[in-house]
Amino acid sequence: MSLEQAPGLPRFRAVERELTRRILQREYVAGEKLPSEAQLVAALGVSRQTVSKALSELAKQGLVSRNKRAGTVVTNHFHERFVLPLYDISADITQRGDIYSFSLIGRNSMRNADQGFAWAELESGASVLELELVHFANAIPVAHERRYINVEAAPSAFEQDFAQIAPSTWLLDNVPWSTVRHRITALNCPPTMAGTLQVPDGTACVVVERRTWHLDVPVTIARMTLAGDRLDISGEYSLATL
Amino acid sequence: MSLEQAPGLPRFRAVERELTRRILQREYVAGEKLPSEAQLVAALGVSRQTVSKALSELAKQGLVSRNKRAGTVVTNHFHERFVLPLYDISADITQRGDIYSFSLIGRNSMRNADQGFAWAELESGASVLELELVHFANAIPVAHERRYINVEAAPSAFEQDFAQIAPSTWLLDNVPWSTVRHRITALNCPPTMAGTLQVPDGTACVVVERRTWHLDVPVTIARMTLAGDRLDISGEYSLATL
DNA sequence: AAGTGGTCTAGACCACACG
DNA sequence: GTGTGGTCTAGACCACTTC
Repeated sequence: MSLEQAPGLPRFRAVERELTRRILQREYVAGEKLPSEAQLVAALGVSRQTVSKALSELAKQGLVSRNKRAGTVVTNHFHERFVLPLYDISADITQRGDIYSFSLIGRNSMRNADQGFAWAELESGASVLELELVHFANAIPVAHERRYINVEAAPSAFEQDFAQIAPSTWLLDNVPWSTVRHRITALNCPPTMAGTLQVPDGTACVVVERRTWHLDVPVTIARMTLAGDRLDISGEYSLATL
Repeated sequence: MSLEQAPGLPRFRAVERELTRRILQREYVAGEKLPSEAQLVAALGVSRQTVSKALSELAKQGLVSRNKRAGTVVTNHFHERFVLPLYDISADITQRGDIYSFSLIGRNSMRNADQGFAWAELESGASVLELELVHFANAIPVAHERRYINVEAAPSAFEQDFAQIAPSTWLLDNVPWSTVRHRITALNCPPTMAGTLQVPDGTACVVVERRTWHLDVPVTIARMTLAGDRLDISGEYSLATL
């Protein structure tokens, strides 16, 4: 019932680890009540704040659910909270040890709701900058990006040529935002894009669409098409190490 | 410089909100130092713990980076931490107001590394239970699932017929785990599966593969193929409301 | 009514990193 | 050296929920 204290490990982490261990090893099973904070304080010899911080951490991970009077209860469906890291293509490529580059292949000033494109959250006729890019890993095309920028939200975008700095990078450094929404779908690669990406027509590709707002003002839409099996999205999640 | 105190809003949330507001509205710009904890304590009239909790929260969101001696600095690339909610098909379908159901269409006891399937992390010859399912929304097939279960990690899986309880649900309730890894790819739907899912051959489908471990013991692999445009994966992330 | 978690404070010691 | 964040403690008040 004592606390294993590794050097350099904060006490609340030690508490968290101990409780995680007990849950994973089924000393506490789903639906069962954990000891109350007061009991843990007495049993582990730490302050209530320390216990509380550890328990809150477990609750944030979804391992337990905390309820007044009823106490802290072991959950049995904490997977619902799991998350995948957001896809960042240049970081991903660089991290794999490949050389990242990109090329701007299209640039177009337009008005919203023209040319077959309509940005629902933006009023018709609003000034929109459309960009088209290809991303490379070791000079091999791995993704196609079509991006729309709300010029009102980022006026200086007009002055950028996006030859050296990728739009995603530039936007990040120059335009604030507060909300982002993602959608992942699959697409049979149409002929033009297939040529650009150098894959056969109809190849199944993952499409990641990202829409960004700043305080209710739409900022940008990026639609990223990943070239078949040359790229994928992956992520790992682990509970506290035992 | 004072703190707007809404009723029922914890102070550390108020601090967090105030600092988020300043960052989003560029009162502090990327790279700039925030006031130190001590300064915020004096300026806002709250204790250091409260300020610290708020700042830690911002750091967890990636809005700021905290460094000893150098202080707390506004980040300009907090998007890297963004996450998508993990895909849970039955919850997703139910949440949309559709009726979820599933059907077990295949069951097979096998040995690892037989029949063209090899589970790299598991030794050859280990006993594996293979299941094949279809998931429906309003009786329309929306996903195909192929699942492998390491029988050693879940011996009682043999006794389950998985007619009423979906394998994912059963595993969740009966087998502990500590690590999960995901991979999202796209696939041109092969003929057999296309028939099952009632989509044309070659339709681009999103594939979500999920591998689960418990303390270094592989538990299960689930490969979920989403039927073309009938399902997608989406998620939203917002910073603290202003 | 009483147990439980949620929050807050004041004060303290420490490790770290920059000057 | 010294400012900074990281952590810990003891004690307190409160709101909520179930007993």
